[in-house]
Amino acid sequence: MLETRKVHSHVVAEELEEEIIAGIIPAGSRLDETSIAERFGISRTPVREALHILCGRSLAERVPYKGVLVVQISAERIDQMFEAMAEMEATCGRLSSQRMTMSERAELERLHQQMNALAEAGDHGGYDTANAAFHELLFQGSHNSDLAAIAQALRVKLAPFRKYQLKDTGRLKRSCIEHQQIVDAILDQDGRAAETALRRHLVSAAQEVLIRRQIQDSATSKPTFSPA
Amino acid sequence: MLETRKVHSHVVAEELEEEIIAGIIPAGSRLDETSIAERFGISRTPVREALHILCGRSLAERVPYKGVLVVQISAERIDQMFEAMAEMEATCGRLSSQRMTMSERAELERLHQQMNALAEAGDHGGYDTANAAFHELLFQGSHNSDLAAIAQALRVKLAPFRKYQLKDTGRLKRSCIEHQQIVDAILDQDGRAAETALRRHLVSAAQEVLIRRQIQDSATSKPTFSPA
DNA sequence: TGCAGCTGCGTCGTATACAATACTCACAGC
DNA sequence: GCTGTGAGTATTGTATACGACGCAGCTGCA
Repeated sequence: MLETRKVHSHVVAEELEEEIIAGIIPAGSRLDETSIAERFGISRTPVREALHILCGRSLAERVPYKGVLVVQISAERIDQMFEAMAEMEATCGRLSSQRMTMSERAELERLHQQMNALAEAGDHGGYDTANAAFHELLFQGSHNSDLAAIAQALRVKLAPFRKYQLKDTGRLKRSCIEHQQIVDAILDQDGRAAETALRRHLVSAAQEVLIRRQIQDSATSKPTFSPA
Repeated sequence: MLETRKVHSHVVAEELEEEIIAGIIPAGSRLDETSIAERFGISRTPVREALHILCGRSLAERVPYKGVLVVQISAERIDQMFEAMAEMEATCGRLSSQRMTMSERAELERLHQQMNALAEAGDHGGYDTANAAFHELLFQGSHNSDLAAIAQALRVKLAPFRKYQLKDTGRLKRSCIEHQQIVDAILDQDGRAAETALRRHLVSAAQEVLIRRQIQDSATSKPTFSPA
């Protein structure tokens, strides 16, 4: 995580990534090199680099002589992504329960307790940040950089859809209860329990997001983005 | 899988990828834009695009104002990749056992029988090709495109190391026996058995490759590539 | 002798110009 | 009225030039 901010292409890539994740740039839309270049006040060259970076992160796809398209993700696909995420987290959790160092376990519990407090306070922003750290620690705890990287990449890809999550205290409380089971399983070195707890945790999160999306979709009655 | 061969950057990216996978370009070495451009008789621009593609596939890393380095993959890292592969295949296998359509199951068994014949004939090339199809079918059978894509990508990344596999009939026979258990479990819709069989199958394959590598490494006594 | 700063060189990052390709739309022929 | 073909336009891919940065080696001073 070196600071490489001075490089235009990275700045543009991060900015665009955030906008895609935030939904400001809708899925399926085309990323026009010229207009992006004009918007950032730079030439097309660094923009092209940025677009390549996005493609590398599977947030967009490049079609030769046609352009770069923000990946189109159907509701069914989101469902699949959550399932994949659940499986990855379950696997990482099982391995973590067996392999985490004492300091990692301590950090996990510390984070969990901090999140309990944040949930109690109703601090959604703080909670979500801590939550990201919680799950990343879980990935790292597997002590398998490939699994961790895959899980993290999936989490990023799912980020755009998490924003549909409810902003009520109930969600945080439920999340905390589920996290408790996860933490317990890991501290007890019970791989199977960790796996089960994580799978349930992700399934419930997915359900929430998917249901939320259905509500929003039917409300705005979005006519399935104009093809091309 | 559209043909995009006419684009220089893709041609260069594929060529470089093959050379990295084949070990012609050693891990840790720097990919100089100018020399690569000269070698292919093109300008630096498409070379840069190619290098971005390689970075996107995690085959290289870019350091601003310093260059692109071919990722260093240690023996420990290979071990981790095999473990990740095992977990992915186990997961896909479990899902496949529950979700495969009748035609998919039929195709799986057909492939397996064909591979038995190839193993009997000692046709390593044919066997490895069929084997790739076998495992890809397993991924597809999970009916989760994300899991399938992740598993497939991992398989590609591991490809460089499979070439160390022994070329004896014993390996094919052992593989067939293990495949038999996988096929049985899936046809019986026994998720747990499929998971277990696949994990064992991958672990044994990994062991073989890793042992093989140790032999080769000690023979050539490679002095852990010069750092930067 | 040792080191701090400078300088020159190599490489990367960016800007701009040009070539190649795909899409649009109008028009001719049926 | 419909379809196929063609030129025109817009956008991407590539080449080249130039500025920015990192590094190595040298010089000058303490």
